[in-house]
Amino acid sequence: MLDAFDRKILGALVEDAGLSYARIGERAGLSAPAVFERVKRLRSAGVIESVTARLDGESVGKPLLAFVHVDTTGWGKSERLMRMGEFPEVEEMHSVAGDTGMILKVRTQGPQALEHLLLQLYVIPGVTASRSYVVLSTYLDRPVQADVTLDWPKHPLPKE
Amino acid sequence: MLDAFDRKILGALVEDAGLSYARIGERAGLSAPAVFERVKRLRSAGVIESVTARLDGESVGKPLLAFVHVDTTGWGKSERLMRMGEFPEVEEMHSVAGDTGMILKVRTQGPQALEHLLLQLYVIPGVTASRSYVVLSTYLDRPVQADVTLDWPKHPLPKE
DNA sequence: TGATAATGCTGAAGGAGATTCTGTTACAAG
DNA sequence: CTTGTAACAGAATCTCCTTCAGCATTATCA
Repeated sequence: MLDAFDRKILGALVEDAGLSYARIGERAGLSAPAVFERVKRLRSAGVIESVTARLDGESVGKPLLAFVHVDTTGWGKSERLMRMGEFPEVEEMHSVAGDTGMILKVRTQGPQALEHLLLQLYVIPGVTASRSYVVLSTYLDRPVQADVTLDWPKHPLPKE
Repeated sequence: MLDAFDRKILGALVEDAGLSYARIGERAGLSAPAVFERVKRLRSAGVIESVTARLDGESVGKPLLAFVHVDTTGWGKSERLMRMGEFPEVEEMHSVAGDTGMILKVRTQGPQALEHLLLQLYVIPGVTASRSYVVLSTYLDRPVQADVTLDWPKHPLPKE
C-alpha cells in the first residue's frame, strides 16, 4: 500500500507540514509535481487524516492534562455516553479492554475545572465510577509516525 | 495574552492548517498580512508548537492502540526511564499522580508486537509492573482547542 | 493637555511556491 | 510485438505568501 517514497513524504509532513513540495522532493528523491500527486492520493485515501497546528496547552489556558478512567454500565456507543465527547475539555475518548470501560484525555484550566468536569460526567446515566490520573510531566508527545518500518520482531528479546 | 483574533486564527489553523491567510482573514475579520504577522508571533511565542500531518494509524501499519500504565521505583526523569521514549511505538509518555507512575500511549502492529514491547519495558531497571488498556474503539481524537473560551464554571452544576 | 513613539492595521507589489499541462519512460497485459 | 496504463520530469501558469509603504490608534511621558 505504501512504498518507500510515501513513507519518506509522510515522515516529512509529520515533522513539518509547512515544507514546500520541492524540498520534500529533494528529501525523497522525487520532483515537486510527483510529491504533489502522491500527497493528493494519500489525502484522498485517508492516510493523511488532516493537517493541523499543534498548540501548547498552557498557552491557550488549559495547563492541566489528565487521563480519566470512566467505569460504565453497558458497553459501546450508547448515545448517552457520547455526551462525554461534547465537553470541549475532552480531547480523546476511547473505549478500552481492561478494568475500566472508557479512557478520556482531558485538558482543563486547573484542578477545580477538572472537578467540575467530573461532576458533569457523573450526571450522565451509566457512569458509575472514575479514576483520574493527573499528568505531572510530559516526556514525549509526538504524532503517529509513518517513516519507521516496524519489522517485528524488531527489538532484541530480553535474555531469559 | 491571546485576544479574540488570535483564538479565531488558532481555531482555523487547528481545523485545517492548509487554509490560506486570506481565507483565515475573512473568518477572523483581518487582512492577510495581519494574519501572517499574528501567526508568526504565535509561532515564536510557542503557542503554535508545530504544524503536522495527522496520519491514520491503521494505514501506516499500526492498527493497535493501547494505553500502558507503568509502575516504577523512584520518580521523575531518570535516564533509565527515558529509554521508554526511544521505542518508535511509544507516542506519548507522561508521569502521573495516581496509582501508577507513568502512562504510555503506544501504537503497534498487533497484540504480539505489544507483548514484545512490554517485554522490552520490563528490561528497563526500575520498571516493576504494567497494566495495558487496549483501545477497542476511538470515539474522539482532536487536537488541543483554542477557540473555545473556558469561563469556569461553564457547565451548569448538577443539582445534587 | 499635547507631542512623540510604538503598535498593528490595510492595500499594493514582487517573488516563491502550488498546480496544471505535456511529453516521455517503464512496465503490464493481451 | 503491440497496446494501454501508471507515474514521472520539466516547463508554464497562476495563486498565495511575504514584504513594503503609508495610516490610524493607543500608550508614554513631558
